[in-house]
Amino acid sequence: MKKVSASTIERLSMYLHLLREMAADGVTKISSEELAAKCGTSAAQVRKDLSFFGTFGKRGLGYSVDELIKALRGILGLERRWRVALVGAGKIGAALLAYQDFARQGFDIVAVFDVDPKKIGKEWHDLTIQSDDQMELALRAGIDIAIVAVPAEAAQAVVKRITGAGVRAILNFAPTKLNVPDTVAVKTVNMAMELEGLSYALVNDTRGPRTVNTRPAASAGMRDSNG
Amino acid sequence: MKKVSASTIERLSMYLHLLREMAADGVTKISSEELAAKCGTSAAQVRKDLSFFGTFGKRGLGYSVDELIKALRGILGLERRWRVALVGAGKIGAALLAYQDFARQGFDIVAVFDVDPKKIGKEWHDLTIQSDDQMELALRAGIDIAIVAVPAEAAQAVVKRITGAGVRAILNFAPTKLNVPDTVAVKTVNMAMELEGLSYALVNDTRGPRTVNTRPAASAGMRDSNG
DNA sequence: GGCTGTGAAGACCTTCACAGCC
DNA sequence: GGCTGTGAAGGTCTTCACAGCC
Repeated sequence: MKKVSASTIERLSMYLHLLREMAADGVTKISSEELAAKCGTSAAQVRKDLSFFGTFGKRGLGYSVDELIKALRGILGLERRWRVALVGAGKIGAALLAYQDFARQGFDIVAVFDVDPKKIGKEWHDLTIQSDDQMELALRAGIDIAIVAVPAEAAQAVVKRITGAGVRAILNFAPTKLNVPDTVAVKTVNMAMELEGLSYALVNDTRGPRTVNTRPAASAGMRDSNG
Repeated sequence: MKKVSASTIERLSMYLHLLREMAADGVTKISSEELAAKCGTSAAQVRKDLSFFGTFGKRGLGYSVDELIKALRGILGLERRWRVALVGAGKIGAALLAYQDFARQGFDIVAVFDVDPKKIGKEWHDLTIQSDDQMELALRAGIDIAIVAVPAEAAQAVVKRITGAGVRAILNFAPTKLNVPDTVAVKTVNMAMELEGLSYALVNDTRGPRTVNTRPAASAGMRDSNG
């Protein structure tokens, strides 16, 4: 398990979601070819992605859906539940809390912080909004992942406090580049940037087979292929 | 202007955002080295990205901030405004409408659709929620981009109708893979997938310099570097 | 015969390094 | 001297193709 690309991890995540759907439909086995078709990637890619972590299939037979789900959950660290804190009790935070899929997948939002005195202390989606004064203390008390949903101007300062409190994973919704220590993992969701990518695709429409990926290199085939 | 990777486009978008901030601060010129430092990429990468589209700098002097902004806006197709429709008047849609940055960047959400009879006809963030029955007609009347914010189960059917109505760009928030014709560009924002990437980073923490990018290949340095 | 696992080949992306212009 | 623009080199990711097991 040396160096596995971010693209591979994204695809594993995608495989897992599809396998779960298939399991719910009663499917018990699948080939790399079938899984690839559903993901918009290639059979060789599926097998290569899995091969970084072990051997999960049977030659001539394919993969057991249940076993592969179990393996992927192990690889992605989803056999435990993660404690998540939401920083910023705005519209994006509300959307996230309403998006109950999170809890189902193993991510529990257990704390919410805001700087607005009018919000602090209020009940909000089954949680009490806490003052950001208490943030460091609460984060140290067992938060694994922080979701940053504050205005861009405030994001870097908030992130510094979050990493200072020992949190090593951040999901960032602020449209800004964050500087964090090497030991901290950051993923940014930037909707304006995605729209600009669509704008580019529209003005450069070649009207032929093409792929507009949301990601760089490994990007291809990850998010979606529109080919 | 042959084949430009998705990674390059993402970086151009990032350059543009940073340049706008600098322009607002009164900065008038910049070198590839400075821009790269702010984006977490390399000077050579900045110059190579720009070189696909022309020559915008002056040797020995660097780039004019204003001219580069203008050039990037042209490349990304941001010199015009885009008409956007939101499909699904739920929490995610509300967050998007509240996120006024969109309009500022050239994307105007001008229509909202939903299937819920209780919502149809209601005023909502300055828009009237329309029945999805009227969707095709409204989309044909000049919508460039559709934002899909419906449950995963409904997404593929909705997307088929959207593409059938001639829309060629989709921003998808449903956690599912979409099948669309080759002529349609799709970008998917999947928060569950991002969280799973963070989960993987946490369980594989090597405590050394590392980069967790959100994107595949080109991914590196795009979204954010956390090094 | 069917399908996986994997080294090798190929494609793509980034970095290097320097010629060329200011 | 400083910095861009770019061919060439280097690295990474994907695809190919086949050996190996069921």
